[in-house]
Amino acid sequence: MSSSARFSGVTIQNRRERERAERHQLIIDAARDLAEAEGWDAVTTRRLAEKVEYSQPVLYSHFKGKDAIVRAVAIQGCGELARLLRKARPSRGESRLRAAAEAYLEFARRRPALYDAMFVQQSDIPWGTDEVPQELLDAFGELVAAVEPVRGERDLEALTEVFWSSLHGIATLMQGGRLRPVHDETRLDLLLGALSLAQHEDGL
Amino acid sequence: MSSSARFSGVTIQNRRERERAERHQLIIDAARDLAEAEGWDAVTTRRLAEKVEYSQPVLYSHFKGKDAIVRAVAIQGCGELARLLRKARPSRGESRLRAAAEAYLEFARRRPALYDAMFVQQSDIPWGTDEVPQELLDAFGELVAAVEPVRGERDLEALTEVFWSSLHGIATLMQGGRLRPVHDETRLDLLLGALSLAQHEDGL
DNA sequence: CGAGAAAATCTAGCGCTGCTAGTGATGAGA
DNA sequence: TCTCATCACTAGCAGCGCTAGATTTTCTCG
Repeated sequence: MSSSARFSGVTIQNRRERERAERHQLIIDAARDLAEAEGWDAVTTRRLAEKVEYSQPVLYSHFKGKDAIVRAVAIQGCGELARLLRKARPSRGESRLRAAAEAYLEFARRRPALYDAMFVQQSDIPWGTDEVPQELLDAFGELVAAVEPVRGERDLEALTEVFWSSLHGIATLMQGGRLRPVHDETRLDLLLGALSLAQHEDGL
Repeated sequence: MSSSARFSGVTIQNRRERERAERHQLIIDAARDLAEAEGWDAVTTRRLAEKVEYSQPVLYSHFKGKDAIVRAVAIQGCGELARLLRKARPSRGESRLRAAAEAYLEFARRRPALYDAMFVQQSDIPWGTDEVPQELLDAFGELVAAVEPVRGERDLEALTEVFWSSLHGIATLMQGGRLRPVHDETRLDLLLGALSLAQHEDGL
């Protein structure tokens, strides 16, 4: 009796938790889709609620506020970027560094809103050493792996930060239309050359 | 008579235009100050109007909207950055590239809100070849001048874009707390080294 | 099966935002 | 001094993030 009751209670709770988790993800997906389609300005709690076919307060039973939703989108975006970078293997004659750079920039170009949430909009994601989401570490780890072959004697982590910063700068300035499209190719060539040549120097 | 009347009318018009111009600048300054003190979120048309001691609609008789005010702040910020870069002369044993990089990063660090308006927030400032504000050209010109000594055989404009992008990436990622402060020095050393070493290579 | 408890969801509204239409005061010119 | 244009204001709109309280739905148990 009590056992059956408890069992029944547990399964119902399980179903509820499952449905809750599904809706949680539904909200994240809807926010990301809406942002990618019309920009983050269009992502209002009202429109988002309408899109998931619930009323506004439901959003707040899942997330502390709009910022938390954006943060969730950003973190999942980091996971996606990490996956893309891991998949980006250099084709013949291409350096791993270049493959990673091109994958990174293509991600930023094809998902500008997602990229914005991840690296442009300020958020209270803990980037300091404590409690960094795993997705972030994964993405950065992929960059580290791409930089490693050209590190030479240089500090690997700092060099990766330079690589990342350069890519990030290029991505955001391009997105804002602040760089000349004419130089797109040359720019990347120069960056990769600069970062790699130092190794030649070391090797001599 | 008619001449005196016309004369009087002209001076009155002059005074009005002068007062208008002063108030125009007053609004820009107030917006910049408020943004630097409390961030752009705190810059609302109401607070801004209160600060300049006029009612809201006055703002709209000077600017098309809030975006236009931010844009005006951004453009003047570019002028300031250009001035700072021009003033940044390398100390003994320091490359001009390093002097420019340090001046740029210090500007971004000390005036984060201003920097944001200039290079982070998307605006419809025409960065394409047509009608770019002179302040922008000046600032970029200073960067070009700093890069020139290390260009080697490389495309000067593209190389400057790489330099700028890297600085911009470092500035924004630092501001967002996404880079480790431990590497601040090393990071810049690595970047400058990478951009300069290629010249050595060319020189060999 | 039906009553009561519990949980989930909605309606309505607060104070804020950027922005503007229409009103009233101020000062120049005849 | 009177007229009129210019200027700046008050008041208000629609939409924002967010939340308190009412309401509906769902589950438990006699």
